[in-house]
Amino acid sequence: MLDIKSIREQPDSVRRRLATRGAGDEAKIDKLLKLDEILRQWNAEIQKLNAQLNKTSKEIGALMTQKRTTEAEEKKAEARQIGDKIAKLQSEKKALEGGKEGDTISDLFRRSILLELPNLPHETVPEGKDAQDNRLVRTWGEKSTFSFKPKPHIDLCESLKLVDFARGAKLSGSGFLLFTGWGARLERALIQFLLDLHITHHGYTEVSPPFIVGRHCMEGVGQFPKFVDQSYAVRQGVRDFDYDFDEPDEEDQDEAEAIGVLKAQDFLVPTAEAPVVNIHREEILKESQLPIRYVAYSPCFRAEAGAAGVGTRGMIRVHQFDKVELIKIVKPEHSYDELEKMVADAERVLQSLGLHYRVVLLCTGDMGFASAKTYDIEVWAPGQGSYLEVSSCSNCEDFQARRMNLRFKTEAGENRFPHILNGSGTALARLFVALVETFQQTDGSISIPAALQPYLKADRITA
RNA sequence: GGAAGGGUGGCUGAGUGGUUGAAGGCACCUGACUCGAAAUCAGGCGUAGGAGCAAUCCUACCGUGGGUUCAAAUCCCACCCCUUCCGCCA
Repeated sequence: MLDIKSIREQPDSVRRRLATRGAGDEAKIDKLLKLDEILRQWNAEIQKLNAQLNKTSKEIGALMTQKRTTEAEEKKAEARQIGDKIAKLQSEKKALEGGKEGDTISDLFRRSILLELPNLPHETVPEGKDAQDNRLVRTWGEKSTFSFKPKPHIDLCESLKLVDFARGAKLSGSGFLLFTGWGARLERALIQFLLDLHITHHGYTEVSPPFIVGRHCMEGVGQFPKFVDQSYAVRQGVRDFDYDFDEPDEEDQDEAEAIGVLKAQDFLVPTAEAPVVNIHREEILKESQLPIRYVAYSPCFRAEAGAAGVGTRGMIRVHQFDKVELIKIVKPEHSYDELEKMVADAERVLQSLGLHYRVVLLCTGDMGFASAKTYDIEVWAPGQGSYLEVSSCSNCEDFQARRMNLRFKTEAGENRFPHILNGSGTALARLFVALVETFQQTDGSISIPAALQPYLKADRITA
């Protein structure tokens, strides 16, 4: 969430920076400022009346204790008039906004616009429209060479029986993976390897969060309200479940409500960032507690609505994948140093495994909603003949902290919003792909990098 | 899911509908005493928004949201959470 004060003070600068994202959000600023203006007027007026009312009420109290009831009654009539005025102003305020019953203007105000505005890009972020304009920062290693034509992971997974794509789809639909045998073991070994690496070498504290979070958490990290359609909603204890779902009719809406989808307050995590960043929501941390560094494994659930048909084969775009996530909560003045370190931490994963990769600085148009600056790490997958994004490290500055009202108290006693960073360290599925494709042998087996061997308890996967 | 109890400031713990933003205690900060410290004494000590150069003043907040009232931490309704017991269950 952006700071309404700075929008008020420098609307042009905010507009300009939002415009670089290319989503047209800068157009909302005028409406926002107008609302802000109105809100402040109403509040000032209502506040004044409240002061009058409070004063009168106290006078009535004093009169009552002195048993001067006649005078008290007169005052009451006076107070009632003030009360009427306040009620009138409040209902006008609601009407003005077309607000629903129970909404205050500030709720609406906050929800409707501020929550929808993305973060402002940092000055060092290149302006651009899409991935084409991202800037290559560095590469590590080289594309591996083969004496044969490297196979895509799908073929390798099938011949080595690492993943049963058909049965995964049978269970849960396309985009869900059934790991089998060495595939399952490799997946598990990778998770363990990643966690250990970050815990023992990079100073992160492991947390293991719930995989279902409330909507407030999704809102806190900036996932909602914009990406509601990308999430999986869940609801416990569904009653009166209607099984006749294959016959959509005009009652679809009712049916959806019956199973609780429309009213869902709980969601499968799209990333461990959702629960972990929210760990300290609504807290005031001590300055001495910072920086906080967490590492967490979680499965990630993504509806990928609208992406049907795009790279749906194989493991590159799936509805559920594993990920080890890095989270940092730091003092504002350190956040960009911490971002560089976080990228290095994620890079170390690929270096230890001997995988060729490149680091890309995302341009303004390609960055995520909450981020002020993002580096992507893309690993080389020879069977695909392309780079796959396995990590995205972002500094969200105070954007998320504002949304979840997370602050820290400085030595001087001032409350400030910390900066929050998140980065994949790294996403599995795609790492799995790069690994099997990179280390495939002439005989169709996969050799395992030394760093991973203790975890897999094998140096080679064969059919 | 059923029953009972409970949610008040950093913690603890009071609070007959009317100077209660909230007693008391602990912790913390400042000052006095002391060579210094402890003990003791005096004072201070929540968050957010608004007005003002400033001292300061105003408003909101006692789980959340409604309601009753001139006035709500206090009364009413709904919901959430916690604890204990029961049921169910990995």
